Order: sequence, then structure tokens, then C-alpha cells
Amino acid sequence: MPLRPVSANSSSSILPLLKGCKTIRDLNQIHTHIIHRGCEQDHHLIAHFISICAAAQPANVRYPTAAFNAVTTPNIYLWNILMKAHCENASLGECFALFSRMRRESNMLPDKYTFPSLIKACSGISALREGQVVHAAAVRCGTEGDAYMGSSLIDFYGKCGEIECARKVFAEMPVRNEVSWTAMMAGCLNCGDIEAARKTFDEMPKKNDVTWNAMIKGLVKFGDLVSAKKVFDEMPVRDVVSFTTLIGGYAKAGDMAAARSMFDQMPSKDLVSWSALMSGYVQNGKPGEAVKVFGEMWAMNLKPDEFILVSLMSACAQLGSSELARWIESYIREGCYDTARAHVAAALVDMNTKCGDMARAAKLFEEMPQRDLVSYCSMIQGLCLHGRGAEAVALFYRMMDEGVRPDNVAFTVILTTCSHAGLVDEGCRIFDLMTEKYAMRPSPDHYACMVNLLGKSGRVKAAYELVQTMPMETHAGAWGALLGACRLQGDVELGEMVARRLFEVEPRNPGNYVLLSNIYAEADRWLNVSDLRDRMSEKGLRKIPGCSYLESTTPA
DNA sequence: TTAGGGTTAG
Repeated sequence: MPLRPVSANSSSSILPLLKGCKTIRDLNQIHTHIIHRGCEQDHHLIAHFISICAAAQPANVRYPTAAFNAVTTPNIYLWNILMKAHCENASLGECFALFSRMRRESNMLPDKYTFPSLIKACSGISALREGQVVHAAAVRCGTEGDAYMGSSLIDFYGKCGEIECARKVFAEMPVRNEVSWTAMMAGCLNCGDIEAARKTFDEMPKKNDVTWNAMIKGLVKFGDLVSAKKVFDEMPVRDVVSFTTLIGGYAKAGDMAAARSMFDQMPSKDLVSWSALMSGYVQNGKPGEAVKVFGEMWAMNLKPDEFILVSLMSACAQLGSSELARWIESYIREGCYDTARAHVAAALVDMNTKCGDMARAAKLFEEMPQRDLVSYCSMIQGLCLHGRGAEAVALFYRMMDEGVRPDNVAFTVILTTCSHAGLVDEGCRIFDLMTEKYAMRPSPDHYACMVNLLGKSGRVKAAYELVQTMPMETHAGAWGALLGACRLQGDVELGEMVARRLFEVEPRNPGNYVLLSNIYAEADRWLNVSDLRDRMSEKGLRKIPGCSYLESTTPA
């Protein structure tokens, strides 16, 4: 932002310039100005500086903290502004460190403006114990009767699933407003208690847009689109959020025709609504449609944000188009987007691996300031996709060494990789790590990966023993994989036993009958084959014939 | 100062 000359030696001439700042670079120039003009002790100006820093990109708390540190006697207002900036942009640890510093360095008590932002920071990551500490401190400071405080606490307990605590705060509030009622209702929805949410909704003395939209969202979350649409229709005035919530609901339910129709009915659209439509197409495996929507936006001269670009990259990854991938990358570079942001960086890596440019993906991956779980998984999966199983396993170990904790998805990715690459010992070691080091309960999918892995290497008995240790009921995925392994190894006896279990849980899946039939056929047990085919006909089951591109295009 | 909509990996 170009600086105009400042005429007066006062904060009033700097303030308008400050309000126009969008990036940290702009703020850097203004800060120089503040120092140069000797306005460093101006509480009003510094407060504005801190809150604008908190909203600027890239987010950063060191800079506003430095401006704050230069103030010799900051008042409570300034402390609270800095606290809010931390709560919005720093880790919870840094927020608490600032809170301790405030208690230590100032002789002021935190007030009713200090606590809501701290509580909100705890709600954001469902940090129940930390939030309870803040709640206790707020009680000691005598701020608990405040409406903002109460609403923050209701929201916090609701988001942490502690609905009884939320109710207690709500019941004890001397004055409730729309925010506290809505937070209470959203808490019920978060805990899955639709009836209680509905009751709260009906009992509310006054509703606003946020209330109505929270109710729609809650119904969408539980897959009750009919009720969600009914509430939407009952709303006195529908805003862009109501439409977008419903678009997301239809997309989640796989009804993209309804989502598109809702989108077309919107009186006005914002970036979030465009993003909801695009990601809907991506999630429903319609990348071409997503790219078309991007084209529509492009034609309207709208500048996409990072959310939209991530969806576009995901669509491109599904299409596998290296040409589009190159275009997107150059567009992102020229548009001054922040490629270091976790979602953007991970999507870039994923897109490049799936569009065939492993070298580019690896370069982007290594250049990331910090690699998170998703980018590691994208890269591991990319290596698997390109038949580089051993490197994928090595990367998985590097991820753990870097202190990134693998989750369920990460274990599925790496176990699938081991299975594809035939890395039996590695797979078994990683499966043990999952249960022993990380104390995680493997899902049926993880068992299915292990069965595939053991089965492919001829260890069908070990696969069977593993499936028997599964704590859940007979699971079609894992047992189906075991039947496949029996066929591969020609184990008729075990195959019969496994098939019996599968026929119980999936009596109408022809695939299981066909697999067993193939096992019999390969053992020349034609009488059994014929019996099994009779059973299939009795049940009216037919296997849909498999068809490959080669078969369908080869002349007979 | 508090409550509502969209993003990534299996």
C-alpha cells in the first residue's frame, strides 16, 4: 500500500492509513511510521495496530506483541486486545503464557473482556481441561454473571460435549439473549439430541438468522434433509448462509442436482457458496463439473480464495490432468496465494502425485516449512501409486520421527501401501506399532489391509487367526479379503468356512458365491461348483460380469 | 468480547 505523507504529528493522521492495511508488509510500513512519529505510547493507536495485525495475512502474533511490548504502561484494554489476537492466531500454550504474563506483570485483574476470547480458543480445539481452568479463573474474578461470558461458556461446554455443564451455566445466567439461547441449542445439536434442540428452538423468546441457520445445519448433520428444508422454508428471511448450509447438505447426501438448483435460486452468492457447490461436485466424484463451476466463477471475474483453489486442485487430482495441474500452479503463484498454508500445500502435493509429476510433488513437499499429517499422507500415497513402496514406508517412519502422530487414515494409507508392494514384515511391524505404541484400535479396514497383505504372501492361516481376534462382529470387508486370500492360495477347507460366515452377513452378495465357486473350480470340485450355482439361482442371484476396457474394445 | 455456511490424505 503506498504511503501518503502525514501532515500532523499525531495518531489521527496514521489511523486512516492503518485501517487500509491488509498484509503484514503494509503494517510494517505503518509501524515504522508510528515509531518515527513518536506514537508508540498511544494506547488507542496501538490497540488498532494489534487488532489489524491479528486480521492480516499471513497471521502472526510476534509483530503485534513487539508493538505491545514497547508500551510502558499498557491498560487493561490493550492487554485484552493482545489476548484476543493471540487467541485467534496462536497456540493455546501461547495464549496461556500471555495470560500468566498479564497476571504477573500488571497489577490489574483480568475482566469480562479477557475471558471470552480465551474460552473461545479452548472451544476451537475442544480443550476441556484448559477451558475449565479459565472458567474457574473467571469465577474467581467475579465475571461469571456477564452475558458474553455465559454465552462463551455454553458454547464451550456444548462443543466439548459436556451438555450438562452447558445447561448449568445457561440455567444460572441472570439474563439470556439470542446468543446464549442459540449456543445452548447448538450444544444440544452437537451432542446429537435433536429433540432437546428443537425444544430449545421452540421455547426461545426471539430468533435471528444465526439461530435458524444453526438449526438447519444441525438437521443437515444428522442427514434429515426433509426437516432441514422445512425449517429453511419456514425462515422469515433466508440469507446466503441458509442457502449455503442446504447446498452442503444436498452435496453430502449425494444429490448434486438439488444442490445446483438451490445454488441457482440464490438471490446473491458469496465465495463460500461457490466453494460449497464446487466441493460438493468433488466429494461426489464429479471433478469435471467442479472445474466447470470454477470456469463460471472465472467468467464473472471473481477472485477465488484458498478454499476454492483446494477444491479445484482436488478436482484436478481426480481428473489426473497434468496440463490443468500446471495451469493451477502458475495461477496460484501469480495470484500471491499463501502456498505455505497447510491445506494448500497438501493439495498441491496430492495433485502433483496424482497427475504424474512425482519430482514436482517431492520438491514442494520438501520445501514446506512444516509438513503436517495430511501432506505426509498425500506423499506416502503418491509413492505407493508410483510403485515406490519402500520409499513410502521410509517416509512413514520419518513422519513419526518428526513427531507427527499418525491417525486412522494414515495407517490405512501405509498398510495399503505395504499390501500393494508386498512388504509383509514392514506391514506387520506397523500394525503392531498402531496397537502397541499408539494404543489405537484397528478398524475393519485396517484388518482388511492386513488380511490382503498376509494372504498375498501365502500366510492365509495367519490372516485367519488375525481376523478371529477382531473385536467386532464378522465384517464383510475383512472376511471378504480373507476369502480372496483363500482363493489365491487354493485353500478349499478354510475358504468354505469363511464363505459360510460371509453368507450369513451378506446373503445377497453374489461376489462371495462366485469366489467360493472359483475356489472349488480350481480344485476340480465340479460337483460343489454346480451345487453353489444352484443355490445362487434359488436366491435369484447373478454375478454382474466384469468388463475391462481391453475386453470391451477387442473385436470378438 | 459471545452463537451460524465452504477446504486436504484412505
